[in-house]
Amino acid sequence: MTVPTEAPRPIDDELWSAIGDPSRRRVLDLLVSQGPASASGLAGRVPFTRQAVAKHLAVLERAGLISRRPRDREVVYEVDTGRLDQVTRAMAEVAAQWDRRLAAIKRLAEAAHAENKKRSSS
Amino acid sequence: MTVPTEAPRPIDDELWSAIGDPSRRRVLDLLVSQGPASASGLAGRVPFTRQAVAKHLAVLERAGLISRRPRDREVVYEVDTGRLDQVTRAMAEVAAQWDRRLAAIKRLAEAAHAENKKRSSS
DNA sequence: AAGCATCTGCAGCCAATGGTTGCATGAGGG
DNA sequence: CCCTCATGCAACCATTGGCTGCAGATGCTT
Repeated sequence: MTVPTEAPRPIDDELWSAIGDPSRRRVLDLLVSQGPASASGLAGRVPFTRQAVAKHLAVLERAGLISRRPRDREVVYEVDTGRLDQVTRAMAEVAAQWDRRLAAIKRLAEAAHAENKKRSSS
Repeated sequence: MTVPTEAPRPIDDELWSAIGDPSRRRVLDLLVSQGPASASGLAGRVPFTRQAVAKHLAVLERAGLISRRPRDREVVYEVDTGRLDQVTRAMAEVAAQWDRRLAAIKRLAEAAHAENKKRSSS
């Protein structure tokens, strides 16, 4: 058997820019909080046109964050929960990494500061 | 006295797009991991020109993520650790929120599934 | 069956922006 | 005094996020 949970690969650029755009994040938020919906349905809850929504949905789909499914004459989009979960983990990982590096730099800075004080008082 | 740590305000669009762009994130990563540097210094470690780097630095500065400081004849940029820390918290918060909503949806889906099985077997 | 309503998809246009090159300027080091 | 080198500004191009408009498909109503 393979690993039970996908390895938290480093989030790639496509993913980042997918969730980096404010409008796209808004659309994604709607899908996450309100469940599956069509492009037109989403367009009604968002301050821009259906076509813009459709483009965003295409980007989100290419990034693997959502999937499309024909239903009646509509096309219903739905969040890929596994993929989004993977993204949230990756985001947390990036945040943690920045945190560690910042902490390391802060320690260095404080050490240098202390050293300067010692030298100037000698 | 006010709250000791800044309230983790929802991350605004300027911040998101600042860290959403791959090149900008790369520049920011360099500043975080290698410490303060000038535009030219950064340009040497990145696959695009100094002018592009300068534009990214301007965006990062407008977003409050870095600050500029003249040093010799260079201009040195440095990460604002407090601000970046704030961003990492906000990112974690967004991730957690998605997580919660996904969990809620998953529970609903499983409940519906169980309900269907019960109905079809009755 | 005819027609209407509505949802999708495609094409073309505009503005913002991430990238480039080129040039002018200013500050230190021979 | 000149040369180097880092900065900043401007012009230009490609991509992309927004729009409008139109054509095609499909379901509902008369």
